[in-house]
Amino acid sequence: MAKELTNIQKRILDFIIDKKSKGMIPTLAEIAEFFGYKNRATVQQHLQAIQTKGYIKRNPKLARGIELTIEDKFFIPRPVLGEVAAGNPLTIYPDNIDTVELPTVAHMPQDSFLLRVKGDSLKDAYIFSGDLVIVNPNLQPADGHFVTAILDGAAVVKRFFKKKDRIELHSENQEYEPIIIESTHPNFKIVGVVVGVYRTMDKKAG
Amino acid sequence: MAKELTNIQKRILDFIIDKKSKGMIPTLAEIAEFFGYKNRATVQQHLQAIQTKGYIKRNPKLARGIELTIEDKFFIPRPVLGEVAAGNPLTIYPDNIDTVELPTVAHMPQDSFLLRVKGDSLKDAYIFSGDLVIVNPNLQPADGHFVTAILDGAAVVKRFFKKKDRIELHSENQEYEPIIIESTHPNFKIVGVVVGVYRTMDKKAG
DNA sequence: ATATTTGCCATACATTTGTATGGTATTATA
DNA sequence: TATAATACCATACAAATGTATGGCAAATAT
Repeated sequence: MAKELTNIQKRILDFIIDKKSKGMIPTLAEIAEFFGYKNRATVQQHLQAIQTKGYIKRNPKLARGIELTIEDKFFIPRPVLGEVAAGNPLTIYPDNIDTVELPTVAHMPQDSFLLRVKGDSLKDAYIFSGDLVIVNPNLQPADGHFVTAILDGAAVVKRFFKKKDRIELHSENQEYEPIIIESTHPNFKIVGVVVGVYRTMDKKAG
Repeated sequence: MAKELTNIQKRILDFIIDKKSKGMIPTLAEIAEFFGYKNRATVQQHLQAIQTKGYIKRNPKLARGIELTIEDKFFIPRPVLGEVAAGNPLTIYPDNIDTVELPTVAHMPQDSFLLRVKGDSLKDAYIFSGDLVIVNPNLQPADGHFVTAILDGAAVVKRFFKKKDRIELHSENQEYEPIIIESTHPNFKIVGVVVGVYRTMDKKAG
């Protein structure tokens, strides 16, 4: 079966998938430029490795001739790390609670993870119970971004606003009061920024 | 505004769109081959004409560097359900029969594809403007499924219900009456079943 | 009748692109 | 310690690709 990719190979594959989802498979030169390589040959070698491991197929001599073989799967299994709610916070479990098949279009940036939403406190933000939120831990949140945060040991998803001396987490649902976090708050940590939402409509839609 | 394309230019544009929807913008050589041209220069001249008329934009020197400027006019890349639409992409110009506008976005493997939703007529189904719905044309819709259909030349996304002698398309939004399609209806085709919804939160979330 | 547009061809050329080979440094692995 | 495997570089080259120029025939407009 397909062998494990190294870290760099994985990043290159992700880059290709990302570019493809945006319209075009990149050329070796474009990949090289993105990763700072001074040479296309480096990319060529990585691609060869990725191909040997079975993740892509290449059309010799053809410009942008990389095919994604994993595409036949259409969905890439990704771990779901926990459940979050806005109103009544839930815990993020250290191990996966679940695995979902994520379409290749739903791009997962490096180190991102999935959380399944429970409850309807985010419904005014168009996020519903059962939806999966994609969380990127490497982004700095800006005002208005949805963030995942840990507050007193529980995880929440809320809108982020930074004030002079404090951080405010707003719920879209008007019934909930904003949470005010003073800069001295001991038990508060931003986990990451919500960059996407994915929902399947397997059963009864809606 | 954009001038009228000649017949050949239109066919070339369609070919490009079709290829793009299947994954890759073609090269001049590929276009030439398809149309039986012995020369890429012929294609180049056509492309230049098409560009002048405003339908594409080109990235000089770049392989497969054709951009579609008309992208907001959606093209559903597949011949629909059984009937062979001649391989040419079906161009849909939705009159405002409904508030759903369906630009094609990306290529989805395994014959599935994405449609970007515009308008809020689906909001009661938790699908919002800007969301991407993933459509699988190979599934048989069951009652209650969301389907994409073409009705009198316009694309709609609605809930599917099959009755004895007719098909009903329900909008989640109560303000809209269900659409009844008698089995004899000439201008109706099911494009596929909506299997997922995906939303990025790049810009301002929510 | 003349000019213009359209549709095609041939040739030519500079980049772009994929590919091959050989080399160096670092990190596993046996 | 010896041996791979990984990750990168430089150079080189053939094919692919986009582009430019000039020419020809048929249809269309003036």
